[in-house]
Amino acid sequence: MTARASQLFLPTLREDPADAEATSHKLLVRGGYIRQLSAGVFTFLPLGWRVHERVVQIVREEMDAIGGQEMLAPVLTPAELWATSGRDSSPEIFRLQDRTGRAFVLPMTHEETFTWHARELRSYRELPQIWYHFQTKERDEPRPRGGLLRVREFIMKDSYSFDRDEEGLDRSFRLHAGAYDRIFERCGLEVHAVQAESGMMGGKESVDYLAPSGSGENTLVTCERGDYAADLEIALGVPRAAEFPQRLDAPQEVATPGATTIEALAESLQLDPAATSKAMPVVRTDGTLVLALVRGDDRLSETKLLGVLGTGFRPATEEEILSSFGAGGGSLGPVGCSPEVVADEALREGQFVAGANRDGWHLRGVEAGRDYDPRFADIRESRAGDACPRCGGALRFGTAIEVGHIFKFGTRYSEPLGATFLDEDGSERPIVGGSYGIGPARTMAAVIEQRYGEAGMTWPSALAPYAVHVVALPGLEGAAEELAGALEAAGHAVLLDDRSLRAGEKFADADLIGCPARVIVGRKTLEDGAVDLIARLTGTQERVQSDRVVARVAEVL
RNA sequence: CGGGACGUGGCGCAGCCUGGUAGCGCACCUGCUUUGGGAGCAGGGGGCCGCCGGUUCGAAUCCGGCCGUCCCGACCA
Repeated sequence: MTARASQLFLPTLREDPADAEATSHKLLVRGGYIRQLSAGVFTFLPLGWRVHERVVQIVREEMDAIGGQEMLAPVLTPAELWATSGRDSSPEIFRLQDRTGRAFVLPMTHEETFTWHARELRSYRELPQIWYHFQTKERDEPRPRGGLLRVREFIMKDSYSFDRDEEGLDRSFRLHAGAYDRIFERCGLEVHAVQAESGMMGGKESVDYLAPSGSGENTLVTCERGDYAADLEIALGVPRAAEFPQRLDAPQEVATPGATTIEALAESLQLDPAATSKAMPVVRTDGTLVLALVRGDDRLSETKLLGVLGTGFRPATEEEILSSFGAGGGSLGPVGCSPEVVADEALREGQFVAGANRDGWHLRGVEAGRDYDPRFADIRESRAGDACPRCGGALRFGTAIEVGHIFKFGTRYSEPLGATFLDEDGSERPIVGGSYGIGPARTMAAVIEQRYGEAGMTWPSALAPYAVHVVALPGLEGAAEELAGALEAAGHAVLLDDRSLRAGEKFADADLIGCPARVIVGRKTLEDGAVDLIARLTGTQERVQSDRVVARVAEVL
């Protein structure tokens, strides 16, 4: 098909919108792909919707290829369904009532709904099933940001697998993992599949698909040699070795007046900060105090500590610290303290300087096992300078955006909702499920984040709104139209810029919009029976005889 | 929810400090010229200055409240 720019709603902007920060946000707005209606709520304009639907179609094809069955579940969802699963307390869900006061939610995922339908699966003979849909999701984000990167309303492909047992679930899970690899590959997007938290609602295995990008919410940790990738929240870096001073047979008090920070402490004792320890007192939801201990140069990972403690926690208050330790926040240590001590693995070997639980004093030569008896766990946040846990290579850190997430929820939803089936032996069992999400809009934003040029986007052919952008220079609309027709006949989606604008404006718009092939029909070359062809992906420009354009375009796409 | 900033024609901004009824660039409309990288000249249209209240003879400007938007943080199936 051919779209005429003169009739298309394609409002391009010369300048960056004032409220955009992320590159993808700026370019999508400037290029006339999207417009914001409210914080985190966007309209897809004709170009943006075309790209979105191209991502959708790729996802659809790959889902169908693993046996997925497309359907459509509603947005409006009775709140009691969510009450049954216990998720109705989530602060993120939008709630509303109908005129009679009946409560509904606008959900951000559809585990409940699909599992509810899965109750119609009665026999093991009907399993496994993979169901999916593309549906609008609502999420009362406390803070939308970055254009399409984090929004309050978005379309998501979510699929749900239903199996008779863990083995089957594992098969469905791996089918999805394969499909996701192919989807992102086809979209030209670099992603890393990393182990993830499955969250409070989750089950066991959980994999995030993180796409490196200039803006994002996640920090992706990768090994320079490519054998390790993880989300920072759970990344296992190997910290550098500390330089320890002379070994001591017993802890020794040392006056450290005013040294309440690691920097000040290391400075005043002329020590490697890595040879000190840092104590963070926290209070669990049940009220018990725990002392989390990490190496002086490390940061405590709250996510990891949460996993270790198994309950929520908050930092202890000044008063709680004083009454339990008899000293202020900067002088705490594990020796002789009453709360349980959870120490990071990095503190297992060696002698560290620790707070003496006495303001203005520290202890030298504190040794785990000898001077205090901690519970060891990995609770440090990985950081620059760490080595890869697999091969020892250097770790790299970069921002990334989560474009997909797959996880096994097991019987988390089938049990409360009563989705059971009769197995071969006649026993009634809960269906074993998995949940698999992918955000097409995030995917398109991530693609832009990964590949843009000075003047605009550079779409891969698989996602471009149009394959060929035919620029008609003034007076040559007829010739351009003819060429557009030929390209269309060859099966290409064509954008014909037939507007009566100056060449420079058309070129600038074409740069912005970023179609993979551009053909310029102008007097200069047409006299020689030729046009100029620019292949956006390679940036090359060539002069092509008119009768060979169609063939040549096919080659550069 | 904490911290910071902003809100003035469609877009990007100035004016606010030091009150006197609004301006610039781009875009838009008409005409002429121009036409391979965001043209020139001439003429023209368009703004409850986010909203409400207060101070004042007089408020875009000062004060208070609210709303909206963005950034950092908290939060995040």
